[in-house]
Amino acid sequence: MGSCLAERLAHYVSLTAGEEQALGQLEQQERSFRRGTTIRTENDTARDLFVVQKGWLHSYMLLGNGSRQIMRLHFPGDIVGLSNLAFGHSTDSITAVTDVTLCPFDKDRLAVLFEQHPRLAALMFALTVAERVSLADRLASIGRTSARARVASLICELVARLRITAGAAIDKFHVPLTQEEIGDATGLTAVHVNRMMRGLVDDGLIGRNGNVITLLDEARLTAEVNFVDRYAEIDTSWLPKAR
Amino acid sequence: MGSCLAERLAHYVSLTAGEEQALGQLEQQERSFRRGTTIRTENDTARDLFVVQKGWLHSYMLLGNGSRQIMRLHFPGDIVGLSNLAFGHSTDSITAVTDVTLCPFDKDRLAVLFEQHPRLAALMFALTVAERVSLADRLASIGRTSARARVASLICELVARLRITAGAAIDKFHVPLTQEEIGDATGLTAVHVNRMMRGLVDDGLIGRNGNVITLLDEARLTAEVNFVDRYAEIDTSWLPKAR
DNA sequence: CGACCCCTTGATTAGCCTCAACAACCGTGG
DNA sequence: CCACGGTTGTTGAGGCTAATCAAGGGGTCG
Repeated sequence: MGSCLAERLAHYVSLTAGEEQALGQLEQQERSFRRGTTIRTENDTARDLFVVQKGWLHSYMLLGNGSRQIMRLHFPGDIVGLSNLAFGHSTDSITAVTDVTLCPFDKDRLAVLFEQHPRLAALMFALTVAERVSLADRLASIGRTSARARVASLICELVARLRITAGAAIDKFHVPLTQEEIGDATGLTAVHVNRMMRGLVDDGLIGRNGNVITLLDEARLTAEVNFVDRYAEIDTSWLPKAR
Repeated sequence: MGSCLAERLAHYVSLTAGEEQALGQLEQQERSFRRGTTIRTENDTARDLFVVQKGWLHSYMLLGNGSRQIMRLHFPGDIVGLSNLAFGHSTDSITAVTDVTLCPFDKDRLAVLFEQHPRLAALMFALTVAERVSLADRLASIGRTSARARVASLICELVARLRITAGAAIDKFHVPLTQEEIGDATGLTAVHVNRMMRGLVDDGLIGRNGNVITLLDEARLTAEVNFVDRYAEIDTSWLPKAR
């Protein structure tokens, strides 16, 4: 079995033997954590990053007023903990939403990768830019749209991302998030999230059964949100040659 | 005169002659634009990025409901247009807030840089991560804090960033933004921005004279906001060796 | 079986938006 | 040099969205 990171990057380019081997070097280990475990807290000075192998996580910041802003949900294939790279420390906390398996690797290893495999470096650069754009989408959603649209938008984002890992156009999803977590991701209270979701159900846009959400009218749902799928494609045409 | 990009990166590491020359290659040209010019619009498929040499710009997204979310202000030394790298197109629009001078360079040149100068590639990667963290701060501010705190936070961010380019701890700034622009950056209406700024003035936190803002009580201002200066330092300890 | 967490719903409050009117300022053209 | 239109800033009044407060129900885990 290759490395988690290799699997991730292979989605975008076909890796050479040399690249695959280099990526394999990054991961001698994998670690599992139980649901609810906080893997990293703000200002941690750990030197390793993780590739998610199995499960969901979220990263968030805690504010002085006691509230929490969830920055991003992390799914299998995602790289988490990048802020430890750019700063000496973590800028957010990371908690396991479900039981998870992670592949840690030290940031010094990344330097080796940049030296020996420029194509992979450039690809990781592009992926980081893409993630920043995704954050920008969330910013626009929270800054400039109604509560209902924010919740709908989050659902659309989850659908788009889950379909990538699922590999099919499924329309029924298990979403292991509490309404409080959805609120912390969308800048709303749990109570108001509840009302908005009920609204979406009442209007026939989605169905809900426990934690399982069904898309009933995807066209109208995406129409309510100016949703753009950032996960479908990355431009790899400019990447340098593989080594 | 070296390249704009070289100047920017030299803030973090001392460049070798080879690196400096490689960066110089990126910029044969510089272009000027008048205040108000839109340099790039959403979905543009241009292939070049820019380094800001002089002036302010902002990047923003327009939403279906007619509103605008300003994602980021760009100052001299910043790189803009990165989304054209990761996707085939631009994900945001970029407009000149003041008269500006930019240094454009093609994204293919960046590939060469990744191949020949891994240290610079890694540094640019770290800077992109830092910018993402800065966006995350804004997300927390807009998602989870009051209107007053959002405006105060924007002022703190401007101060921190302007001091870097100014190179001194000045406490008086010309801010060429309209209140509508401040609103679009903070997710508020211009009217409410006006009231919040008046509140900050009335409470003696800031002074205002036309577009010039004076910090009167910086300690209390930063205390109201859980502000972290992300621009002070980048961890360069992990970077590969220079070539 | 009890404690706790999560969901749900109602009533009330508060923060921010909308609408509106006017003043100050700027660049432009006569 | 002044007149003018357009943009920006300022302030007030009222309305709506989402927060807060509160109470009860269901599920799960110890």
